[in-house]
Formats: sequence, C-alpha cells, structure tokens
Amino acid sequence: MTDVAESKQHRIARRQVDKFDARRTELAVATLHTLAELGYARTSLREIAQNSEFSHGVLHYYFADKRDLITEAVRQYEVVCVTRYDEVVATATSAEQLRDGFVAMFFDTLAQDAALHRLWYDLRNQSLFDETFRADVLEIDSHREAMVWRVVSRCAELRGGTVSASSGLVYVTLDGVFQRALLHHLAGDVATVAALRAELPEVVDLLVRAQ
Amino acid sequence: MTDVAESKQHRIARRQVDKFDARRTELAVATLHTLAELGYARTSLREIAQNSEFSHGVLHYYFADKRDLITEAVRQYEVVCVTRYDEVVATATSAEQLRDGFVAMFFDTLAQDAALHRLWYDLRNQSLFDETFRADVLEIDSHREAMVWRVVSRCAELRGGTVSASSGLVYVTLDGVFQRALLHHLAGDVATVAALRAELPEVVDLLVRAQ
DNA sequence: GCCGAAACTTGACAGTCGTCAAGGAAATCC
DNA sequence: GGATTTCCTTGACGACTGTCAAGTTTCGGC
Repeated sequence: MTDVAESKQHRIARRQVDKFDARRTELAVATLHTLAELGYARTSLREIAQNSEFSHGVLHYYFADKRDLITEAVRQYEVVCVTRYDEVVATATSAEQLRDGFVAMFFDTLAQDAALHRLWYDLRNQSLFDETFRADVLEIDSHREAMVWRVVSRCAELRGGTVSASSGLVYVTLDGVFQRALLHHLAGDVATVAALRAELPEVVDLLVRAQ
Repeated sequence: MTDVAESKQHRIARRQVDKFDARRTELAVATLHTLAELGYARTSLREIAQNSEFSHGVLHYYFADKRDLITEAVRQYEVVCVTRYDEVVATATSAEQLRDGFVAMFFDTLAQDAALHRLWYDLRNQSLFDETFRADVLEIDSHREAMVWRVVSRCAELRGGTVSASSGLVYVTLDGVFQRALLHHLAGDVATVAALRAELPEVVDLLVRAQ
C-alpha cells in the first residue's frame, strides 16, 4: 500500500470517527435533556430516543450500555456548566462589579437552567449509591469548585484583601445557597429566592475580607 | 347502647388503630433501610418486603401505594434525625465545648449513619422532580435548619456574641460541609474528610463572632 | 450503477415493576 | 367452639425495562 493510499484511508477512517463522535454527542445531549426533565430514576432509553430523532435501538449502536450513555451525558453537562462566571471574572474592574455580576448570573442561571441544575444534583447524589459515576462526579465537582474560586479569589484581589476560607468551604457555601435557592425556586417560593438573592452579596463579603 | 359498651367498643377500635399504626411504622422503617441501601431509583416494593418479615402483598394492605409508603418512610427519617445535637446543646457549658461536641457528633453520625444521610439527600433531590414529596421535604429541611440554629445560636450566647449570618445561611453552609464530607467519605477519601473535620471548628468560629 | 459497509429500525427476549384480587391463616368475638 | 373479622400470602395482570439480533435503509467507493 502506498503512502497516498494509506493517507487517504486514514482520512476516511478519521472522518468516520468524527461522524461517529458527533452522533454520540448528539445523543448524549438528548439524554441530558431527558434526564433534566424526568430525573435519573425515571429516565428510560426509549424516552431518551423519543427526545432525539432516532429510534431506541440506535442507542446501543453508539453506546455500550445505559451506564456508558449516561456517563457521556454527564460529561456533556460539564462542558456546558463549568465556565459560567469566567466572563464576569475577566471583565470586572472592581470587587463590587464582580460580586454583583456574579450574583446576577447566579440567579439568572438558577431560573434559566433549573432543570439542568437539578439533574446535576441528582447525578451527584446517585454517585453516593453507584460508584460507577463517582469518578466523573468528583471531577466535575472539583471543576465547579475551581470555577467559584476564580470568582472569589479575583474578588479578593480586586479588593486588595484575602479570602477568609478555603476553596472547599467557599464552594460548599455558595453551592449550598444555590441548592437551597433551586429547591425553593422549583417549589414556587419566590420570597425565599428573593431573600437569598438579597443575602448573597453579604455572603461574598463575608468570604472576602478586606485586608 | 350503654356508655360502658360504647367505651368498650371505643377501646377496641383504638387498640386496632394502634396496632395498625405500629405495623405501618414497622414497614416504614424497613422501607427506610432499603432506601438507604439502594437509593430511591432502585428501591422496589418486593425488595422492601424482603427487608421485613412479611411478603410484598402486605404493603398494599397498610399503604395506599408506593408513594404513600415512601412518604411515611421519610417521616420516620425525620423522627430519627432532627434532634441529634440537642443533648450537646443542653449540656455544654462553654462555647468551645459546644463547638467541639458538635464537630465530634457531626463526623460521628457522618460515618455511623452514612447510608441514612445519603438517603435524605436523595429524597430531597427527588422532590426537585416530584412535587409529591416537596411539602414533606421542605418541612424536614426547616427542622434541620432549626436544629443547627439551636447549636450556633447557643454557641453565640455562651460566647457572649452574635451569629454573623442568617439561619438559612448557617444551615446551607454546615449542610454543604456535611454533603461534601459524605461524598468523600463514601468515596473512601479519608484525607478530605479529615481536612473538613479540621476546618469545621473554624467554620463555626466564622459563623459565631464574639461581640 | 453496483456493491459492501455503515447507519438505523423493528420486534422480540427475559426480567422487573406496581397493583390487586382470591383465598388461606390467625386472631377475636359472642 | 363456631362464626366473623382481621391479617397476610400467593399468584397473576399488564406495563415497562435494558439488551440485542435480524432485517432494512442509506451512503460512499469504485
């Protein structure tokens, strides 16, 4: 076989792989939406297929099994969700601007992507029972932690101060607020959500003390 | 019918109701253990029955349907879990003693009742998808909030200071630490759990400032 | 335009699920 | 101690699950 033929065959193989991966991703996204809608416990392969333009059998053409499919969907979640505040961090020129931009985006995505967020918490929780997901969950969780740390540490930098807690503590605090806000948002409790929104700037101030 | 007969019949009826309730509770506890072991998504009525001394059919004798059963199990969880720190609060004579007693019990129950706790988070999360559970979940959540508030406010009292955050914020912070510790505990990550344990006293100090 | 491989559909499989009716066992009543 | 109610078991139902093999359609290479 000549180099030309080899290279050509390689191109073809490469194109096929790309196409294969593209469809995998497409189906993983459909899975993500189904999971966000129904939750892990009630999501079936046939339901996922109905949220795509294919039949249920195709899922076993692109994925080894249900676990493989859901794992890929979780990775898709990560792509969407761990750079949310980076633009605010990059453009803010004062600590107050960063803090307020963060708070605004925090509650914007809370309302906008509520279904997706509840899915994340559902999967994180599932990893407490099923160790298959644990590695992916821990990885995403660390990325989320890094994401809020970029916000808070930059905020401290702009204020010329320091962060008063560890990265882990900052994360659990803000994530805790988010979880609580999500629960009450989905319960239709507007007042509690508003109260949390009003309180969040103080939380940031508590975490970031001026030197 | 004489008063005596009426009272007698009433006694009988009462006894039957008590017996009925006792068995309901017994089955709800079996349900709780099954849920803690398998998680909501994989818990079936037959599995629950196998964790009791009865057959699966009896569940429909004491409960209207699966939802009714699980709701009752959640209420049983509440009975067990929302007075955990009360003794420490009652007996502590100094802020440090209360804080350290709280931290000790915090990580004690984390290891001891890990399965039960992951169940709680599973059900709280389920309520994000299924509004049937929402009312019960919100009620239990508020009781948990009150529970930690009793700790922190008493701590502030003993220190002659004030709590630096609202009840809700205190709760999400400590609950966030707990959730994180639980995840890493179940993942076998001893180091992270130890780090959280070492940090928790500082967290309490951050929440309770001396006047 | 033919051929073979890739992509997709369909239908069936062995299980499991929640639910419930029929009937046996046990306790209770008179 | 027989009758009656309560308690519990058994087995079955239709629906749904993940998986997969067989078959059909679509597409790219020659």
